Amino acid sequence: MDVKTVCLGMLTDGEATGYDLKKQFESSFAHFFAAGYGSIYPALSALARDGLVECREIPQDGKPDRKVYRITDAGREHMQEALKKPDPTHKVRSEFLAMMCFAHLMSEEQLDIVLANRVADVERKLKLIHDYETSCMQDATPGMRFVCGCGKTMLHAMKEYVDQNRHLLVTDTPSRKAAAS
Amino acid sequence: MDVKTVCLGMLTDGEATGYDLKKQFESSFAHFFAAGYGSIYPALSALARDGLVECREIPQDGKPDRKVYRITDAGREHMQEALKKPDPTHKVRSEFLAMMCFAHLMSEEQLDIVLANRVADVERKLKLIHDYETSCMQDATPGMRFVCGCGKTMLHAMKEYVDQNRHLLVTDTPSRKAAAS
DNA sequence: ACTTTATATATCGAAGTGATAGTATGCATC
DNA sequence: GATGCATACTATCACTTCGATATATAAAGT
Repeated sequence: MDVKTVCLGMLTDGEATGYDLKKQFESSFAHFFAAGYGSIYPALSALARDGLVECREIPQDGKPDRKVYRITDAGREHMQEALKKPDPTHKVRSEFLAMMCFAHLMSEEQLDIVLANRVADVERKLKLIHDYETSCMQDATPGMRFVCGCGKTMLHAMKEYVDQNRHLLVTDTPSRKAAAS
Repeated sequence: MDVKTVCLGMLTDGEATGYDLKKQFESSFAHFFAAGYGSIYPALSALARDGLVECREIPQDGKPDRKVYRITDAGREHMQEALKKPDPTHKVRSEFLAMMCFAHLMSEEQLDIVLANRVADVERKLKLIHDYETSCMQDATPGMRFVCGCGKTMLHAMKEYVDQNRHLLVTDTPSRKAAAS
C-alpha cells in the first residue's frame, strides 16, 4: 500500500489526472495518507510503464499535455492482489509528541503556543472530513464512512486529551482559561 | 524535529550509543516516532560532524569500536533553538485506512483478518507503553507522562472504534462475535 | 549441541518529502 | 488597466527516511 497502490485504487473509481488525485490526497485522504506531486507523478508514470493504467494525452496549446489516466484490467487485478496483504501498517510520526518529550527544556509560553497550534491543526483536519462528508452526502462507500468516522474519532480524542491534560505541562493562568473557553 | 534532533534530545538525558538510542525508539518512542539504524547512524555522524555531539571510541577486540556519544554545549544550544519551532507536525500514514477506503473490493474474510491484525497491533503498542510506564515508575518527566497518556488515549480510541464500527464493513456471524468476546 | 537473544556496528536501493518552477485562464481588488 | 491571487496542470530535484541486509561476538536458554 504505497502511493502507487493508493493512486491505482483511486482510479478504480474513474479516470483522473495527477492533479485530480492530488486534490483527493488533500481532502478526503489528508488525515491519514498525504502525498505530494513528487510522489504522485512518478507513481503514475510507473503504473503506466507497468501497464496497470493507460494514459490519454490531450494536447493543449502552450501548456504541457493534459494526461488523463484510466485503470486497465491488469491494474484491477493488481489492486485485488494488493488488497490481500493481511497487515497494512498504521504509523504515526509526530514531531509534536517528540517535542513534548522534551517539554522540561521549554518555557511555558512556548508550550502554550505549541499546544494551541496542535489543537488548531486538529480542527482544520476535522473540518476537512466534515466538508468531505457533506459534499458527498449518501453516495460514499461503507469503507469511506468507516475511514471518516475513524479519523473523526482519533482527532476528537487528540483534542480532548490535549485540553484535559495540558495541566501536566503548563500552569493555566485565569486569562488562558478564559481564552480557551 | 527530524531524527537528528530527536537523537540530540535523547542525548540531553545522558550519553548513549546508536544501539541505545535504537532501543529507545523501539520502546518509549515506538508509538509516535519510529527510526531504524539507517536513520540513526547517519544522524549521529552528522551531529558529530557539526560539533553538536562528541564521540568517544572504545576499542574492542574483533568487533568494531563501541561509539559512545555525548551532547556538547553547542548541541544543547541547538536543541533549545529546535524547540522554538511553534508548529511541530503530527502525521498519520495509514495503509490500513487506505485499504479500508477500498473495502468494497475486498471479501469479508480478508476484512476480518485485517481488522483483527489492526487490533492486535494496537494492543502490542499499548503493552509497550505500559511496560515503559511500569519500568520507570515515578522518575518520568511530566512531558513523557503527557506523551504516554496521549499514546494510550489514541490507541484506545482506535481499538474501540474498530470494535464498535466493524459492522460497517463485515456482517458479524455469531461465531465471530463469540470469538471476539 | 543448538538456537535464540542481546550487544553493537554499518550500508544501500527504494520510496517519499517539500520546495520550487513553469504556464495559462479567470476573477477580484486597487 | 494593472496587479495580484486562485485554480488548473504539468514536472523535477536534493534531501531524508525506510526497510532490509550484513557482520561479529557473547551470553543464556532449551
